Amino acid sequence: MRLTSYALTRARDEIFGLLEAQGPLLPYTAIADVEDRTDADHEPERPNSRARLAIRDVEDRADADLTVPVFAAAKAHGGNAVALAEKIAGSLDLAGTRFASVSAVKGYLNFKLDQTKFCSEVIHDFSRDPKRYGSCIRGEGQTIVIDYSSPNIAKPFSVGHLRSTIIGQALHNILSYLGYRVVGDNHLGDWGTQFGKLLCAFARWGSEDELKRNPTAHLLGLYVRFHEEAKVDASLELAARDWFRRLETGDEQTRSLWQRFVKSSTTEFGRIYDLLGVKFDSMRGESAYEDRLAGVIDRALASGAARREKPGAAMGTGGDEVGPNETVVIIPLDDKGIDTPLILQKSDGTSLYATREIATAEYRIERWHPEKMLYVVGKEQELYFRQFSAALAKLGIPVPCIHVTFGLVRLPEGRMSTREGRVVFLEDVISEAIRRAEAVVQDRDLSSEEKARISRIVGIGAIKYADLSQNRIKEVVFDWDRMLALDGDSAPYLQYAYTRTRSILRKSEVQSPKSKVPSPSSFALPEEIALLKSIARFPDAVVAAAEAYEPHRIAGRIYRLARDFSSFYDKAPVLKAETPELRDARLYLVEMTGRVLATGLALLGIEVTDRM
RNA sequence: GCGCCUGUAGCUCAGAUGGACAGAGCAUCGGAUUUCUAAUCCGAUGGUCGGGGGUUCGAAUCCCUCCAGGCGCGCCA
Repeated sequence: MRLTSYALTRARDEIFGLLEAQGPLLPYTAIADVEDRTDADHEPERPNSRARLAIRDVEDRADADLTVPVFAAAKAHGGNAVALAEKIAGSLDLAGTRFASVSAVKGYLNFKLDQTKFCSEVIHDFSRDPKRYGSCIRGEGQTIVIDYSSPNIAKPFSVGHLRSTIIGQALHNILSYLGYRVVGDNHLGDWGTQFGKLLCAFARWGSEDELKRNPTAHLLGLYVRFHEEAKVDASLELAARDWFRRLETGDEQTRSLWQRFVKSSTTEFGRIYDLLGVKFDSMRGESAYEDRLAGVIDRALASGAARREKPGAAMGTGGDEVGPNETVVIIPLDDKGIDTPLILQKSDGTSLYATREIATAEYRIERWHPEKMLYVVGKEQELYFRQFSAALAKLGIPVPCIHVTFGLVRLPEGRMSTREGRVVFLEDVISEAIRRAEAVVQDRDLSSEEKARISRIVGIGAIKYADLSQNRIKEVVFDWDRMLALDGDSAPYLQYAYTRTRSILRKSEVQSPKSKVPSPSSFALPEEIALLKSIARFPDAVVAAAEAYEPHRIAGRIYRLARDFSSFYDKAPVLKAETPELRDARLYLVEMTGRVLATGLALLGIEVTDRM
């Protein structure tokens, strides 16, 4: 595979080569000897051994840029690591390499890069294609479908929907940057029993006027009321099921009412997506797969993957609504180590989420032929996705489905609950974020349009970054101040660093037309070198984020970059550098920093602005 | 009851494939602006990495166990 390579990767390769040339007494061989014994594979040895040879990037250490611990090798030879490291360090010839020195320290081989060569490499990597620095072609020729956002449109868009939406969008951006063809599919929840509830509630308590005037609030009110009344009137649940049955069997009046619910919600969601800058390549409701459902069930039964059986437990609340002849269709999964079967058809003949999800997967495969499908869906559905994956396998659908999970957003007082009206609306959060950003930008010497634009970019950036900068697996307790922080480790901090780069470059253009590729030997300050190293580490972060489906790896990397830049900014005058050469060199550094910050933020779906 | 996830500084979090003294932000305290935007920078205080065992030359990271919190467990999505 042709991979775009970057300075640090090449440096690791060179260390590997140096050690390999030393002969058999070396770490990589030793590690391979020790660990390959259990492996039956006879794959090419080099990549294998190489993967096991830890060549680590070292941060914040004066005596090393890259290090190789030789403990495992020493052990394999019955020797001692300190002595082995010294022996190797003494016999390595670094002439002509990109390393200035190697030293043995307590069992580690510490390599120092030749600063000038390293700077020159990083600059070269960057100047090759400044706008695409950090990209590569590892995904070329492969398609990935990402299912993200996928809100339930019977309910208002709450902060709970935010995570799937922005994590999914970030993954879309990141994977695209690595050359994959990515299809973002918003699988709108516009079908199912919940709509039965809504239709039922509207028939009883709904108002045409309200639906026109304030659709979301009205629907939410009906939804909440339904659940309140259902607590004392058990027949409501059954009525709702019947409404859904009428919907699914094509009752015309029911359909047209449902149509209006859907329309009013999607209009509103569209507005939020615009605000957030979130885009999809495909946006289809669950209802779009309706005509495939019967086929899914038939084929599942025909293949033997599924079977009909008597319902195990009575549905609803009464207990005897299930007629003696009624059956459910299930896919048993005990053979896959999952006790609970997946139900494809209810005893009243209607479909379930899973049925529609299988139909959706089939559609996606037919239409886009993906190598894999990602589902950015909350952790509470983990069991369901294990069932779903296992079911697809039994149905002979070979495309892997990866559940990209994330933790729930909770309120300090507990779980959010639409049906109890305990939700925080995303739109309120966005408004508040923008309001707080406005307060800061208020006394800037900028036009009011400019201030409004900046506030929007900063406020929304803060919301997104608060989420994307932490591990998605952890649950989040919603907190206004935390989500909307404008200082410290936050989007505005990164955006601000970016504006500083723009400001310098803007002013420099008055005096000289553009920054030239500098002579790397100009750099001497530790802050300059630290900044270059920070830039050099960016490409690895993008790959790590893509491999683990974890955008926060990029967030962490560019936050470090912004900090390194801020320190540099404080210590190293650019426009008033001591010599013109130094000025040009620093200008280029500023240019690189700004670009990488903007690129990293863009991958997270966060915009930048020239002034703040 | 069973299964999955989480537990790192007062608070919120980084620490991928085990590696050299566990790092940030916020908060607190003290400094920095005739110089490219102070939404900034520099410094200080602050940690039995939930507890206990184990594996290893080496464990926040792997294994066991206990504790705490969250989520889930056939006709909701």
